[in-house]
Amino acid sequence: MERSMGREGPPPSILSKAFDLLNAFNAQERVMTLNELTSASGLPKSTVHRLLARLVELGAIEQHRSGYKIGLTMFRLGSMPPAVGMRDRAVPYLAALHRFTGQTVHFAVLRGFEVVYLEKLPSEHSASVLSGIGARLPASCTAVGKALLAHEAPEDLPDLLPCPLPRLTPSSIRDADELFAELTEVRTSGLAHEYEEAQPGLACIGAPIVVNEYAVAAVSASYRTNAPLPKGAESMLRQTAAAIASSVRSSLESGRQHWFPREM
Amino acid sequence: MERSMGREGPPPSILSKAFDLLNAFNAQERVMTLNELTSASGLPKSTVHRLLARLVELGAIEQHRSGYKIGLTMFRLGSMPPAVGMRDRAVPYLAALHRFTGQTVHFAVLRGFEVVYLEKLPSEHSASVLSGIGARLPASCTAVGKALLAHEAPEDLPDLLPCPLPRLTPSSIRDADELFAELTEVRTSGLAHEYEEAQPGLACIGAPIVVNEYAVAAVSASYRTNAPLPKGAESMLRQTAAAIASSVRSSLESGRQHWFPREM
DNA sequence: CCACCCGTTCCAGCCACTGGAACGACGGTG
DNA sequence: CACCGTCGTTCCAGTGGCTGGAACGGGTGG
Repeated sequence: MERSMGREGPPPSILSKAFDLLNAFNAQERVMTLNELTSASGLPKSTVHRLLARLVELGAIEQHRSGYKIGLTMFRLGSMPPAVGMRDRAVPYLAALHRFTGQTVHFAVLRGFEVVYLEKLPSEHSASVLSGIGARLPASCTAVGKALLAHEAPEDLPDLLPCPLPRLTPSSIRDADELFAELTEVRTSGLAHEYEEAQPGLACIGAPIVVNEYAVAAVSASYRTNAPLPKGAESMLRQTAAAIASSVRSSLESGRQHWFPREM
Repeated sequence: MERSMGREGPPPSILSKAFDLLNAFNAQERVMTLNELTSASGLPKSTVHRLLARLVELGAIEQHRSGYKIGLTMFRLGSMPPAVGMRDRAVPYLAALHRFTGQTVHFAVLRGFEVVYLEKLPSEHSASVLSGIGARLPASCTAVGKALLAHEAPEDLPDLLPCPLPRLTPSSIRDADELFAELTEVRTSGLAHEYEEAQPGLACIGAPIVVNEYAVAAVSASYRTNAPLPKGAESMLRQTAAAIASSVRSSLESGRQHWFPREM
C-alpha cells in the first residue's frame, strides 16, 4: 500500500505486524473485537486472526468473551524497564505535588526528541487524553520536554531536533533558535514553561530532575489558562524535583545498579 | 533439543522466540548483555542478535551502552490490561494496609490455576524475590490464591486443578480434597490462610475482593512465622478488601466499561 | 603476541508465513 | 421464511522471511 512509491520500505516482518497489532489497542477501549483490530491495525483479517491466536498462546493477549485485551505477560514485561523503578520512587512526591496543586501532574523521561510519560495524576476535570501513561509527545511542545532538553549536551541537540519542529498547536515553537533561547533560560531559572503549546487552553510548568549533571526525568504541573496555579506552586515544583533527585541519587549509591542516570 | 522425543511440539514461530527472549530478562538484572541473553533464552546467538535488532527498532527493547533492557513500548503496552486500572484503584488502600501491618502486602488476580501479582509492597527486611510484580505462583500455595479459588464456581474447579498439585514447599497442599475443605472454610470465614506453603518461614493471610459474587482480585499480608502480625491485622485486611471492592463496584457503575468483573 | 570472549556478519536451503477467498453462524429486517 | 450484512473461522498453494552454523574483527588480559 505504501510501497507503491519508490520508497523501498523495510521488509515487513511478522514481528512488526505483531506490534502493529498490539499498538492497535488504545487505552480508551481496552477490550477490542477482531474486526476492530483488523481495521485499527491495517492488517489483513486473516493475518490478524492468526497473530491473535499466537499472542493469546503466549499470554501477550487474553480473550475476553469474544473480544481481546492486552494480557498480563505484557504487564509483567512492562514493569521491567529501569525507568519504572525510578517512577515508583517518584510517585509519593508526585502525589504530594498533586495534592498541593490540585492540577494534573506529569512525570516523564526523554527518548530521542520525544518525551514518554511514565506517570500522570489527572486533575478532577481532565478531559485531555493527550499524554496518557506511556504516550509520546514532541519534547519541544511540553514543559517536561523543555526541562529535559535543557540539560542535554548542547552539541548533541542538533542531531536530535527534527528538521521541521513538530507542532501540536499554533503556539508550538517553530524556530530552533527560539527553542535554544528558551532552553538557556530554563537552565538558569531551573523551570520550564509552556503555554498552549501542546493543547489549547492548557499551560504547564516543568522542572528537571537532575542527577550527575543530567536530567534523568522531569515533573510538571499543568493548569488551565483561565485559572492560574496556586501561589506556591513554583517552589513546590522545585522541591518535588529536588526530593526525587536526591531519592534517585541515593538509590544509585546504595543500590546495586551501576548504570549512569542518563540512560534510564 | 526437546524435539528428540516423539513429542511433536508446536512449530516454533519467530514470535515465541521473541517472547522467550523478552522473558529472559529478569527483574534483578534489568540490563543484560547479548551473551547473557543468549544463554538465558536458550536461543542460538545469531538468532538472538537478529531478534534484538528488530525489537530495538520496535522500541520493545532499548540499547544501553552495549547492553539491552526492556523498552518503554513494553511499558506502554503493559499499562493497558484492564486489571491495571483495578490495581491503580487499589493502591491507596494497599498502602494503608501496608502502613498498618508493616509487612509485605500483595495484590493479585487469578489466571487459570495461577495467581498473578499486580502489586507488591515489600516489608523492610524482604529478601524474598518470589512473587515479584507480574510473577505467577500456583494458586493453591498462596493465601491470595485460596481466596480467589474459593469464589470460583465449584463446578469449574476440577478443570482448573492440575492433576498433581504443584508444590513450593513440603507444607504445600498436596491433596485436592484437603484444598476443597479449606476453600469452603475460606468462603464462610472470608479469610484465607497460608503457613509456610509458599516459602519456608513465611505465612500469609488473604482476603478476596468480591464484586458481583466473583472474586476479581485478592489482598494479602504476609508475616514471618516467628513474628506474628499485629492484633488488628485481620479486621484491617477485611476492611481493605471491602473498601477496594466498593471502589471497583462504583467504577463499574459509573465507568463506561461494561465488562463483567470476573474477566479482569 | 597469542588466547579468549564478545558482538557482528554472511548465506543457501527450507519451511513458516502470507492473504485472498470461501465457509458457517448469528442477528436484524422486509 | 427468505434475505442480507457482519462476524469469526478455515483453507491452501506460492514464496520470501527465517534459520543457525560458521567465519570475521575488535577488544582485553595474560
